[in-house]
Amino acid sequence: MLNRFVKKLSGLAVLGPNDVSAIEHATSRPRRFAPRKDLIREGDEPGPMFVVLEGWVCRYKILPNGARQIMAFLMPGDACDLHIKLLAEMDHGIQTLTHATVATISRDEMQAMMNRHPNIAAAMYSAQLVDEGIMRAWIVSMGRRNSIERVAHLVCELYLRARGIGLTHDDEFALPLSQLVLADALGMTAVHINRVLKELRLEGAMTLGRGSVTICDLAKLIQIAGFDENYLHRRLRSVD
Amino acid sequence: MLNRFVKKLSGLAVLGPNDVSAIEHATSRPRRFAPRKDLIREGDEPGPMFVVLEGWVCRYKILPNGARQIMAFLMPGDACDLHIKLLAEMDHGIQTLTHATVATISRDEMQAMMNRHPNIAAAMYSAQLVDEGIMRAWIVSMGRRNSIERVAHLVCELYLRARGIGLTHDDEFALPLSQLVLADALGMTAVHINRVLKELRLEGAMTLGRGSVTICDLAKLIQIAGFDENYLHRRLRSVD
DNA sequence: CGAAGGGTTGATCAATTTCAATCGCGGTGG
DNA sequence: CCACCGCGATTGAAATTGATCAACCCTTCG
Repeated sequence: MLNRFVKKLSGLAVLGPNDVSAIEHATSRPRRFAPRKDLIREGDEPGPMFVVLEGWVCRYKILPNGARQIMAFLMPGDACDLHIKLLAEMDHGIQTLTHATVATISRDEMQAMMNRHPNIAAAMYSAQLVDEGIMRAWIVSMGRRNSIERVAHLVCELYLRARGIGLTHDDEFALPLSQLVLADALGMTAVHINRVLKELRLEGAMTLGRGSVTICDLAKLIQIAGFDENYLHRRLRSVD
Repeated sequence: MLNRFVKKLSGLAVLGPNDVSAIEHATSRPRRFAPRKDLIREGDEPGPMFVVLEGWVCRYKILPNGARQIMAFLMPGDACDLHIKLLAEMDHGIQTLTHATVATISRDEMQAMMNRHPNIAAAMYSAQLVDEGIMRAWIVSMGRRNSIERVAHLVCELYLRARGIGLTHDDEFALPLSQLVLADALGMTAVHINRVLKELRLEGAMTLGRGSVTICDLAKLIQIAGFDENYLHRRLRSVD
């Protein structure tokens, strides 16, 4: 079974065999979770770093009025914040969206690995910068894109991220998220997401159904979204 | 003249006299900028790290349709991303909003300082985590708060951040930003911001005028915003 | 078979944008 | 010193987007 964490970090820095086996060793005892299970909750004391190996996970926050906002999707290969242990308590929760297998790496273990493997350290820092770029892109989307642009932009992002870790088949990839989950990520209503998806389908840009997305016309989707992949910093991956 | 970068980092980790003088030395040759000057533009190759010593600066992005979204405000003491040099090019611009004095620290110099001063390194990592928390809070605001809540939340955030570096006077602090700038940060229209500010004034929560904010009723402002200061991780500052 | 959750659609409502004008004030040139 | 200029603030009215409310359908699952 391919280790997606290795796959992802390989895309961010040049890793040698020693680096790879160190990563594989560190993630060799993952745990399996059912959907909707909190890995950590808002207010908890931060624990080890999580690395998603399979399935989908999200960062989220529940507001006093009960509304949920999802702030990030973690797909296989993604890890949560490096230095998280420095904080006294979590300011948001992390929850599985599907069945997921997740490895944990203690801060000490991670620190030791980064000390012994500078390439891994560089990859982790780059990953963090990309994650920040993604957060900024979400802010831009929520602030200045309308609903159809927002949906299109998110799908572009997820498609490229999935492709980067080898999870796409041609123009299709698994997106096992309900419309309610997408709505909570995009700051919209599930009802409205539904109408937007219909519009994108009628436009011939993409279709979402039964847990997977088909990109019918990537150029059109990109144009609708005003998508510029620059922020995913794939150029880093030119070392492939 | 107080060095706000020292002030800020002191709030995030325990710094000794050596640490402080290292920071002061690194920021001893700042440059002065007029308002609306780009420190770096989207697409540029990343250069040294910027540290804002005086004035206001923002991260921003311009969309194809010409709309601007501000993704972060940097106030005195704030620095831009640590590992930025790892990226091939900037995915956003950084621009002054007011007259500002900004120091630059090269990646090598920063790295050397963090190696020699672990406390500084810890403070920098904490600062980064707080910045990420702020970004997540912005996503939550844009996604799930209405306009009055959004404005109130931003003012709460800026007030506490300003207080943390000693820039408040009782219930007042300088906020030399036009309503258009606030609008571009909050994903709203300047016209609508204006109406919301009027509402907040009539509610007796706060007033904004002539470049400064007066918090009339902090409890009410917090209640309107649904503000929870947890995400600013001030607990770290208990070492004061 | 029945219940539950997710998806789909229509009708209406509310928040926010857009468009258009006016106001006020600091700075500038005459 | 004063008229003029221009940007930012302010207000009103109309237009638009997206939310809300309410059904209904379909599939899955116990």
